Amino acid sequence: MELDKHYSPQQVEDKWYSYWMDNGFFDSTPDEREPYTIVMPPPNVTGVLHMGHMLNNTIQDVLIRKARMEGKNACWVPGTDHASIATEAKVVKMLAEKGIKKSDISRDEFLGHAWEWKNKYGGIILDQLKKLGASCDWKRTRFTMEEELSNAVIEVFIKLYKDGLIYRGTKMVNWDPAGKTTLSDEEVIFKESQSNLYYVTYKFTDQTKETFNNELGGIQVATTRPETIMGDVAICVNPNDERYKDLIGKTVIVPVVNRVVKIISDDYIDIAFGTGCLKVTPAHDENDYKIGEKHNLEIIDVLDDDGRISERAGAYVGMDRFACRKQIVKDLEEQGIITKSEQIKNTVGHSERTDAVIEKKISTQWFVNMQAYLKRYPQVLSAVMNDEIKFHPSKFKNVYKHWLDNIKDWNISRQLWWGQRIPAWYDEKGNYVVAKTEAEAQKLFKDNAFKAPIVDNSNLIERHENRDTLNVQHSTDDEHISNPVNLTQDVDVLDTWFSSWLWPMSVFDGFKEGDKKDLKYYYPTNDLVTGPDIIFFWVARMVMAGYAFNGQKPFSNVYFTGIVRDKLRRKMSKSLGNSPEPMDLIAKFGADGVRMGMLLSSPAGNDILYDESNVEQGRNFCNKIWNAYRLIAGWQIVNDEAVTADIIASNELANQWFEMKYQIAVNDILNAFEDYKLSEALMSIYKLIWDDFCSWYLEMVKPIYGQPINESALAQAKNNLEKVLVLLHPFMPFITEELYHVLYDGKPEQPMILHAYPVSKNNVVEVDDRALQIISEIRNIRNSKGLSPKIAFELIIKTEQEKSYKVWETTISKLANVSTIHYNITKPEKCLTSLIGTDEIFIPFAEAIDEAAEMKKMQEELTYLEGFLKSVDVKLNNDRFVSNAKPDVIEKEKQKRADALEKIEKLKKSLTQNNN
RNA sequence: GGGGGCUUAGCUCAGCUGGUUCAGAGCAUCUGCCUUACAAGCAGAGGGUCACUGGUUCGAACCCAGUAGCCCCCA
Repeated sequence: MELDKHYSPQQVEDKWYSYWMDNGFFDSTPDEREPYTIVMPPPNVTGVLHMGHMLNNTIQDVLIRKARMEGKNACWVPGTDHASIATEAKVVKMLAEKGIKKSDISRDEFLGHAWEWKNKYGGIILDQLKKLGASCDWKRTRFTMEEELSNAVIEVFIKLYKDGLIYRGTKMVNWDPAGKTTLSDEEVIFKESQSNLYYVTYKFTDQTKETFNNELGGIQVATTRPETIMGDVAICVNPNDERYKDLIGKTVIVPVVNRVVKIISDDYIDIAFGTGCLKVTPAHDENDYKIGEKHNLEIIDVLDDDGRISERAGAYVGMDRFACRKQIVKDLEEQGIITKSEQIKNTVGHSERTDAVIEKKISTQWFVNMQAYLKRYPQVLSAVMNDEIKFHPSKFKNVYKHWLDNIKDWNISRQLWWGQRIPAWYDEKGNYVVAKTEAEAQKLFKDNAFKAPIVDNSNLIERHENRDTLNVQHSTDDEHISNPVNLTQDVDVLDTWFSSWLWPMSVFDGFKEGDKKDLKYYYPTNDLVTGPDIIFFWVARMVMAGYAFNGQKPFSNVYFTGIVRDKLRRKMSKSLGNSPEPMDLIAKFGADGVRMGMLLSSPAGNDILYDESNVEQGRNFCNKIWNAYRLIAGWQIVNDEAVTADIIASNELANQWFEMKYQIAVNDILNAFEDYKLSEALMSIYKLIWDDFCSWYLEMVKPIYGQPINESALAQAKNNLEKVLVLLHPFMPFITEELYHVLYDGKPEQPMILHAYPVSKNNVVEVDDRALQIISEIRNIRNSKGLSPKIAFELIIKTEQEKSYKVWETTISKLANVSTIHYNITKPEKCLTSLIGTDEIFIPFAEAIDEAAEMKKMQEELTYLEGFLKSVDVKLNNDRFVSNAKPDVIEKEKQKRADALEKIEKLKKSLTQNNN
């Protein structure tokens, strides 16, 4: 059968994926073997595969396939995340396109649409992973919002509440006016931006001469947020600021609303920033809020849910916050109240999901008390610091520690519908309990085990339309309710990460009643592969959950991938159009090629600069292997008796030589795996296959054109191909499975996916291969002299180690086109010379000899060697070196000296001979 | 503002506790080859003051200090 010159992945990949699936090779159930477990970071349920997923899942697949081949019970659990805010935003958008407003439909109707959407698009991303070759146990596919997993979330909420680690409270939170929900601190992305700093004058109420110390008739405040002026309740200066000392206690008029406020003082104020005066707006700034608390100031929230100016502002009502900013600036400039502005750089918080500018707001929400949590579970920090949980690369340990050291309470309630609804129940007065069901809640109320309503001192109107159903009356009295009638469940849902942090346990039914067989077997998992961008969102929180709910770490190793960027180091993004479509790439280059392309340039923790040339390299590599097979498959076979003893011996030697190279590579590869340096492991395999196997070994055993190969050599060649395919399989599963099958006529002992992975060996059998340098040297000579490889050379070797070369004669003749080889005969008058180590070779080929050039070459080498000898001598003559350096270092230096001396002597001899 | 990291060949990166002729790899480049497995290939070659300055040491890409530039995280 004639095989195509080029490998076609398209014809092969689907076939083998189905084969693996049909035979259940990806499936795992607990047994007596050692488990090896990875849980996939669940992608957003409605997401599509991007290059980041490709990299991340390729790495996981490499790890899981290797473990499977090592005989472990490998289990890779896939799944998707309900991604509360992202999915809800998508569904809202989809409904809007149909002309349906979220506010016009009920919660249940909305959720109906959302589930429909999820069922329609939810599986796409996982199907795409199959094209990549991901060997997940698909039977275990989970979804963070399925019933079991949602139950787990509720259980955990209740437990933490009972333990006093979850509380309801009124605090300053992050508000996303586009998503109309609060966000945790981690969901706020700070971006540097150019902002205008406006200088606003607040006129003194008392316009007498003593106060009137400038022509403005007031105090000047610098602010980037003039639209919040209506919420100003004080002006604050530093008590040590000489400029304003006398003004403390005086009153000024807030522009626009003409409110009279005091000038107060606080150490917090930075004298150097702006004018040194701060307008205090406790409703919209963390620090202002603190000052407000300290000085007992009123809180006036001037913004609505969607970022418009609220009724309470008393002016510009209904105007968008940014439009209002422009308008106020314009109006106040006209009034001479804003007299100047300047450009400054500051950082502005944006929503991770909607990219809207975040507003700080006072709100009553649910929180996890992180300080208390970490106090109760100190292993969260210590396990990472003492490498019980290992980070790769380890530099992320510092990042992790720094975050934990500065951790704040975690706001877990979201004003959304898509997610796990908070299991808190309120009576008509706002008293509340936390319970799994309404019945349990009723019982708690009956037992008077409820908490009094949170008194919201922010004077905020409850502003979420979906909150209206609550009809909460804030009251401070302690009146007990003995017969609650109407209980209402909290309308908010929990932060998505409040479910994802349970993932490694919940996918193994860790919160389900029963024997917990799977959890006991698979948990803690082995490796987690994820991006450093979710180290806080997810990695840290899984560690927290692990210790709190199971008393164990969730995983032993965390492999942080980098971010996939284009070759100009820009992030991949739709708007830039610099992100290739993964499915197109696979169609064009094959999954194996793409996998290799992604892995070649991505050491752990480093960003990977995607360039199509990497993927091309992957494809080319497939082709190279394919052709190696094609060569072997095309040979005619004869009995060993039918070929000469020389050929048998030569092939045997080639096999031993390759065995040595192979074993060295295996050791390197396993070491690289040990350190999670997958790109290094792959590079070692690449070089083993391309250089050692194809360029050397196959060329050594390849029969002369038209000649057959002896059967033992063929068997060895096939075996060697098998060995390198095995090494490669975790990285390039499809082509290796394909070739392994065709290599053994479709009937290999077992499929490649289950083939045993090699182990390292301490004693690698050395094969003396110095003779191979002759081949390179002769090729080099031909190249530099412009001599065709078709011209056969005679070769003279001057050596005391004749045997080292003799065994390789057949190979040297074949690969360097040498006709005859002589040893230690008198050097002919005109010949090319070279040093191989301390041995010399001569090629009598008079026509090509440029004597002057030969002399020059030798002279240059001699000069170098003499310089080298000198530097070695300096070391060896230095008493301090001899007395301080380790003995083996000194020994090596002595050896270098001896070698150099020998070479110099030989060169000198050649030079004088040539001169004669 | 606080913390972490980086700077080695044209590009992307290795280089362990200082010591092998230690300055490496892949890609790219250049030269010669359509040599009967592969031109998606073969055989070769040329590229670097290891950011800069100083120190420690018999010996520094590696340790220390400072300088410059870049990146990330946090507030």
